[in-house]
Amino acid sequence: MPRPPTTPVSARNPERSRERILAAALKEFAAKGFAGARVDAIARRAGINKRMLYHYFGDKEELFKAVLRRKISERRAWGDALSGDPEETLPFWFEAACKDPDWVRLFQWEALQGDWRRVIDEEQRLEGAARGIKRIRQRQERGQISAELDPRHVMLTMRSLTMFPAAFPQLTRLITGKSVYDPEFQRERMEFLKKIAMALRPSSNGEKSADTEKT
Amino acid sequence: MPRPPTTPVSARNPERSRERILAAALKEFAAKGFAGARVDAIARRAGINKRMLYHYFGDKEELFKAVLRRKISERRAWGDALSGDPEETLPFWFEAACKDPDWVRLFQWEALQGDWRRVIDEEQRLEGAARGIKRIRQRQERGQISAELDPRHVMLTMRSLTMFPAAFPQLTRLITGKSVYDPEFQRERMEFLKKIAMALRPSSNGEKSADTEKT
DNA sequence: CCCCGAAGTAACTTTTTAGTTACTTATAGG
DNA sequence: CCTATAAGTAACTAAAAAGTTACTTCGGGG
Repeated sequence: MPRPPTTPVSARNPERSRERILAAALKEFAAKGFAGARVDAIARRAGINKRMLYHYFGDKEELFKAVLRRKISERRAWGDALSGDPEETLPFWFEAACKDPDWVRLFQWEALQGDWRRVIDEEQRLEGAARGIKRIRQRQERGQISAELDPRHVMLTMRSLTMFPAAFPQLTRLITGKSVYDPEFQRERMEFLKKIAMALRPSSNGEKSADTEKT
Repeated sequence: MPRPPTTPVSARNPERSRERILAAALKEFAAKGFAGARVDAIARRAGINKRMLYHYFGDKEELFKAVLRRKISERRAWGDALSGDPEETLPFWFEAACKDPDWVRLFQWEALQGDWRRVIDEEQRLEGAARGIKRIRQRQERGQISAELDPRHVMLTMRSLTMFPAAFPQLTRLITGKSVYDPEFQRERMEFLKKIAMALRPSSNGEKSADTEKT
């Protein structure tokens, strides 16, 4: 029987090798960062020879970029499927952050190592952010989010609220006494986020009721 | 004239050496993290011989811990001087994060490298967090913060709101178009935080007005 | 069937880096 | 004044770790 022309199962298989390297690199980089990651460890984890890694990706840094690019584009697709409504967006991204710590960690490594004035995949990420902001603005027009709030800062705040616990697990534990990965913590947090989302809605009385003070 | 017994200016001066090493190490670790930091670079920056660094601190890891411990205790003092009132706390911590990026970055490195289930200075940090939560609870009793909200999550959220932009400068720029260190960004953010602080107050109508929907 | 380029391997080199050894020099207390 | 002890120096070592060299093995087109 002739083997199907696509994906010969064993023997030589460049596609598969690339894939295995990327998956292994994701794990290693997320765990140890660029400086801490070991090329040999990635190769071992991927079950391939280190030489092939250089064959496919050039060097360690290019490999890191490839990993980051992949994760970012994967997530962008998710983001675009969402409305800007905090009541939907906050729980969604919070759950995503808890379920995929590697993703949060990659961003963090990027923040710490990189020159953040010029970032990988700049254009596409800018567009993704712009689309997100536009969605928020639409919700403001429909009266679902307070129009008092700068939509860019609403966006930034939604990211903060959802990513922070997974990004700073030690602070989360010190403050709440629970692990970010504890389902009970996640339930509590979901509850809290729901209330925060409500607080972002236009207040029923005259919107800017700053002077309702006791004094 | 007899030299004053305290702090002989030049020649041998262990206090000064320790101090210089810690300062240099702070810079290096904040910039590159534990794995990326170079002991030789720290020594050079401190203007001392590498051997002395080992003399005073044992090894690289102990030095990192010493640096972290120092920064943490410095900040704890600030925190205890504050009331739990978001309108005061949010701007204060936000400004602190912007003015001292090294501090935020150290926390981030800690989050990424460390075993965050057992953290440096655990006890004192737990106590510091507990005091902060107590202050929030007091404000809730006085009706300044919505009693609906879990005070631990309010605390965690205040940390998120203030630290996130400095912790993820690349996301901040992609979303807002401005650098975290741009005074204009900081002004905007202060403005925004003020409004968020207001949104955390008990809503003037019946607190849980979840069903004020349009539909 | 054979041969050329891509896939794959093992062992090597070069550089970097944490940590040490083996010394010299200042200084305080007796 | 003298000596024990801590501060300080320079040059070294051993262990990674990134990246290479010099090969072998497949497998598809002529």
